[in-house]
Amino acid sequence: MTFAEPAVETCAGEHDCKHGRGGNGCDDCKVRLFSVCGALEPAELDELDRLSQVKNFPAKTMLFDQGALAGSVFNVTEGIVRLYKSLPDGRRQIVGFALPGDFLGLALMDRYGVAAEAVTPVRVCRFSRAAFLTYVDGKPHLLRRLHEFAGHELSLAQDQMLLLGRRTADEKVAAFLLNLQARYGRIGAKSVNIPLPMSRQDIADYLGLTIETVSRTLTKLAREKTVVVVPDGVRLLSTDRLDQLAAA
Amino acid sequence: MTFAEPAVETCAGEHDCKHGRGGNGCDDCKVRLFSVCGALEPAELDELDRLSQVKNFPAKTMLFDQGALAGSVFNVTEGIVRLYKSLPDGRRQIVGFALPGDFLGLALMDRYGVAAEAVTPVRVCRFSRAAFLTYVDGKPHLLRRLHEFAGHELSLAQDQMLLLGRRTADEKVAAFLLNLQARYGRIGAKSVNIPLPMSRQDIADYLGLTIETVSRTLTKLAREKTVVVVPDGVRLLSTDRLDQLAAA
DNA sequence: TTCCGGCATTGATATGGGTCAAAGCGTCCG
DNA sequence: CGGACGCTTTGACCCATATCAATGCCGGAA
Repeated sequence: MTFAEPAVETCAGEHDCKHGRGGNGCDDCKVRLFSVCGALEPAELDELDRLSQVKNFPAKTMLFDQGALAGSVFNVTEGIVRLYKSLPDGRRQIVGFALPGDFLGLALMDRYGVAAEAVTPVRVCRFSRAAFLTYVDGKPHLLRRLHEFAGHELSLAQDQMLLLGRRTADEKVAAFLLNLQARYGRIGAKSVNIPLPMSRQDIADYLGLTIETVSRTLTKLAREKTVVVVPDGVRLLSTDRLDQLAAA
Repeated sequence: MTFAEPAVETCAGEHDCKHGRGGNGCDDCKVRLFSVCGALEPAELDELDRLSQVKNFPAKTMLFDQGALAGSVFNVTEGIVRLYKSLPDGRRQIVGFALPGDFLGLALMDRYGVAAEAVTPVRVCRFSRAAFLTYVDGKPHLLRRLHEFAGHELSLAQDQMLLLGRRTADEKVAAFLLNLQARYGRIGAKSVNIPLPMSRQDIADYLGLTIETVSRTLTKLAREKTVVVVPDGVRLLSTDRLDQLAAA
């Protein structure tokens, strides 16, 4: 068992194009309802559509760097993005993985607080931050929606603090797998097959562990028939056992 | 050297009173300019004032519990509040300390994501969440301000993830002290004398350490003349050395 | 097809910080 | 003034996870 990556079509070899959608703009956007755009009326959506630009990032390329001036905000429509902070000596903490439907730059601050890199090929709707800000100013319900999303992010961040500060390696890995399953489920891929397009190093840097500990923990879970490790992913055999480990 | 706690006057022995301010409501509020209320015009402030209720919480009492229905939102005006999440087996992660000027319930969600307890005697402005929500709906600039605060919170949470996941005990303690110093400074108490009204256990639960490690680390910093440990606080002798340890 | 380079796994060993236990040390109360 | 309680510090020991070091595995290039 392996997991196919979503096909990403670029505009005639460009990573960047003005109207790269299926011709219907936001209308056939698969993530719209899960995303901040879900708050908008058709007419408003048209207007937003005109502000947006579809952009493709190949795997391993950077969308923006920590501390850089925040010129854009993004809505991820395909692929996975890692968001991270680094220390001067190279230690890295991944603070989140953005999936389709996730918004980058929610805080609307003038500098990016984290760096963002494509894990897989990624497609986004890009907005100029200035234009987006202007647009938002006239749409209180959109701001409300953004705030809801920010509140949700904050809540997730607090969960992650609990995980990083107080959970064991086993608990961390179990919680990670269940969490990813739930998130895939929410965007329409309910399954016990969990693609893991990110590297072991990414998982380690997300969970505050080393690559070896992540690997060993997965092997242990596999030995006890809780999961099966497959190329580029994991199949969950006993979510009950994982729940028990994650000790919610 | 010790640190006096701010005097908290209650309304004739009540922990709760409608007009406990100095008679001038928000006008003589010391934290207004640092707080979300800073976005409001005098007239709006009057209106908000009428929605608010001053409330005092003695040290060690709970403002609200994790998962409870969020009936209120709060603005801390005096004292320190710990915000935390717990695991079923009692492990606890403090996700933040709220100081005067901080807003509790920023996310405006219908349930509290964390529990909040007074570390010192605490005074707050309390708002019914429903009333506050209604009020906010007509004030986009207030919502904007709330969103700015939420973005800031999110950024702090991400810093804390880096700290919890990737920093050593020494670095954690150093960063904690510098951080507190900066926050005290921002609310008008610039000094190398850092009051630590929270217990060692609180600090440990904030930094993802044990009480013993926190104690040992402080002793080590004291041995090498980086700090002096005093009852209920710490005096910073070498912020340079701490900066170096915190490895920003 | 083979070689090569980048990940992942596995094993052996080391260590930072946890755990357990015993004093200190204030502060409050009688 | 003395005893006790709660918190902090200190010490001895241990263990979960890090570190160091092979080895394995796969996919792409020649």
